Amino acid sequence: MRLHMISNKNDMLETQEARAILSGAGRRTTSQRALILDVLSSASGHLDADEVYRLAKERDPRLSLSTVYRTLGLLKQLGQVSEVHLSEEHHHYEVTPGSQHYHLVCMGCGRVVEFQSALADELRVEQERSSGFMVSVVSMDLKGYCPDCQARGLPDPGPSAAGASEDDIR
Amino acid sequence: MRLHMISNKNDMLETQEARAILSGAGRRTTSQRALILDVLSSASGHLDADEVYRLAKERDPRLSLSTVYRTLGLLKQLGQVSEVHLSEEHHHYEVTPGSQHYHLVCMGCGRVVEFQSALADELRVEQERSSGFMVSVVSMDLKGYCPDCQARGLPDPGPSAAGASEDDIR
DNA sequence: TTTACTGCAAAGTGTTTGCAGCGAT
DNA sequence: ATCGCTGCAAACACTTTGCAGTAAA
Repeated sequence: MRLHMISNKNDMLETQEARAILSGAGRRTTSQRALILDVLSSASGHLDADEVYRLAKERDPRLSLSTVYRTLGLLKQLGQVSEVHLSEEHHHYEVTPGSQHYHLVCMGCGRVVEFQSALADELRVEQERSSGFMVSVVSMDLKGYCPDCQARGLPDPGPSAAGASEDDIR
Repeated sequence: MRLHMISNKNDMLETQEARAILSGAGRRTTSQRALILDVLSSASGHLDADEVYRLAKERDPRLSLSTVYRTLGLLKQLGQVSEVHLSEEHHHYEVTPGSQHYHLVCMGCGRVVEFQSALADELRVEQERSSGFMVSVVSMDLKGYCPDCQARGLPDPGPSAAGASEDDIR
């Protein structure tokens, strides 16, 4: 039930949710924060700061990128969003998931699929035992090719004998 | 009385190793590349570009940071080094390990411990079956506190009720 | 000799920050 | 009426790139 318009009721709702989160922490509930929070929770996947900015700006053209960064930082601090370190590049954000989950990333089309697995917990426990660490955050990313990209013919891997001829390090 | 210069025998060795890697790929074996390769393989852990630069510059003061980046890119392309995405921040590099391994990162002191686990493979297989992905890269980072930092008293976790009073988002 | 590679400086990303005005409380 | 938050522009950290000279092959 995504809305096309900039307007009213829906915004009221966002604002309520935002208020619940922010005022409890002694922070002010601003339209920008409510908007960004809504963009994040409406998004199916993970967004980077610029995507949040562009999506939010469609609804409030006066929004600035610094506010996006500041809000992302605040929400992260409040535990409402999590930074995801997919492959390389810059940061991605997602609303903090209720339960631990991990990512399957397609190197062909960029699709990201989330998954859960009991093995992840086993692994955490195993490592806590053997290392003495107290582990609080587990991140796991499996990278490869999704069924679609496999079907459409994938680039054959092989790190070494790269058929690199020219200066293709750019 | 002189000698802050690039020395001798040891360099010969580095150069041999570097040559084996580079000339096979049709790339030139330069002293800079040999040096950077040596710095990386001598390093116990993971280095970021600037650390590589500083360490290498001690041995060849004329080395430039861009060469470090270019070489890191080349070696990565040749499969000799891997980019590691520890927590946040910038990139880290390590010589590509012979066998898959993962990281335990201490959020207190920054120490990084590598580990391996059969569970990781199980998990990969499990996910390949259920998702249809063909997984080629698995990265796992467990973050927490190492025994030492636990002993020395750790900051109590808890994302929500953060006792944040001022603007500590900086 | 050829031309890939290097150093330098300048340009690019992504992200952060100082400041004055604005708006939530 | 406060003073936390915003927009703007300038500053930053990290990485990439154009160019002319240098050195590996």
